[in-house]
Amino acid sequence: MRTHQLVLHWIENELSAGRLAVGGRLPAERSLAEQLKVSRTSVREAIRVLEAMGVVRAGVGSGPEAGTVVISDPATALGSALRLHVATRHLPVADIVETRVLLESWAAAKAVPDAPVLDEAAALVEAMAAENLPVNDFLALDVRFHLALADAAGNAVVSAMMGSLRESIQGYAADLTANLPDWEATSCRLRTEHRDILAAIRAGEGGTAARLVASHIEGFYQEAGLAPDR
Amino acid sequence: MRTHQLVLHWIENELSAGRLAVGGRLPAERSLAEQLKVSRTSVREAIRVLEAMGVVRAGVGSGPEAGTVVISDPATALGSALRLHVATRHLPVADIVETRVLLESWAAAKAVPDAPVLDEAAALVEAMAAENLPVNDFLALDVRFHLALADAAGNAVVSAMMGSLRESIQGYAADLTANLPDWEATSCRLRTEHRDILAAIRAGEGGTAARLVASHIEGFYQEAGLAPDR
DNA sequence: CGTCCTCCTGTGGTCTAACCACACTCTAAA
DNA sequence: TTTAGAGTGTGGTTAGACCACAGGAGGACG
Repeated sequence: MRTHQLVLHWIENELSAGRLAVGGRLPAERSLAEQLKVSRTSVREAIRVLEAMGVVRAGVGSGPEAGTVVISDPATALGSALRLHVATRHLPVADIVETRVLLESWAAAKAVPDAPVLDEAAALVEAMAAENLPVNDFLALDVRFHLALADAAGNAVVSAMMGSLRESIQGYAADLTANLPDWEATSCRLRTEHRDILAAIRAGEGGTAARLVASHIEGFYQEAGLAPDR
Repeated sequence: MRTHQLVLHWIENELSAGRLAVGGRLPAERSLAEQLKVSRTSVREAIRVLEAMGVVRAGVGSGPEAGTVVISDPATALGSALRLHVATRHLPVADIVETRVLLESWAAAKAVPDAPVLDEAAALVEAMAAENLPVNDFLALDVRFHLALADAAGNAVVSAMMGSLRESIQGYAADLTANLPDWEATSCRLRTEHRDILAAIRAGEGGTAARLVASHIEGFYQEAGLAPDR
């Protein structure tokens, strides 16, 4: 077993045992190295891994924002991993779209109609109606809208998975908009569909919302044409 | 921007540009450090992160197995991340079960009846019928069976996500079996259900298979009782 | 007495230089 | 021809040093 993995296991044990919890702080790198009888380098490698997984956040200086503290941010963690794997071309974009449809239509069907995140989703819909909104800003708001819908179902794992798809989604969406014949018309249609989806969820018509979401996502993907590779 | 992130971005660019591909090798750590004008320490931190994400594999010595080569193993990558987040108690087990039902019933409905992985699934079912099989071995085979079903749908992202749930599933399953009144009876029932699921998929009855999978997973979870915490 | 400024301390971030274990490859001896 | 050994290049690990940063403790000053 490599040294940094020893550190990783130690930290995982502390988490499982409850001696470390979200909001808590890891011992300082130098203390931890001394305590585990390893070099500071190995401790740092382990912390880098945990940071990449969204389990800790490292901050310099002193005070409440400093030091290495335990957080819980599964989405961005899985996100960068997925983005890299898409870069290796071993995760086809079509599969990502299919997974989106699966997760989001389920979330739409299960969403509780009075979830607070739906207010946020509504605000995003309005923001997307702004005049002269750059395409990339529109897409960023669009992704946030869909993430809000996923959150409304109240399943942390599904939310994390949707969040992990975020960067990949925005990447392929930006590529696809270049193929659209008429962005104005498309964006207008997308806005209308967003409103319909939101209305269906608020009305408690989960089945309708799920169908609308599925056709919304697939419609955009097919209108822009399937990307040749990537 | 921190130094090791510079290295990460460089590698990600090489991947996106196609100059690095799965099976290819990264430059040696010392060369890369010199080339990017950073220390070997920073290069190593970046490589540790990529390793944790399942993007590269590092091997000592020389020859074809040595050096840092690009791989694509999204499942184990996301797996350890999820396991750690479950350890922080920010991902409830109930949500994992719910996500399993979602992913697996979709996969069962979409599985192609003559997928080669189904042969593997059938072999796993037979292996689970062995006499005096320890509980943990049974559970390990069970997880592999379910992963094979997920693979049969042919969606790499869904497969990766199911794979990432693997460790968490095995963890909670092992906890839950302790609550079962009669393991022999339960395992016998599980085996029968496995056979029924497989038969439905092979017969092309996706809808039936999806329903069977959902009740199979939820039945076990409810029979063993909901875990108090964790 | 209150305010401001400076120094001190502890944190993560980075770098250098050295050594180790490993696995292959080449060379020279048997 | 075979085989034992040295050589080479890989990642793995360590020690020690220095940096930038942010807060806290204390004194200097109004």
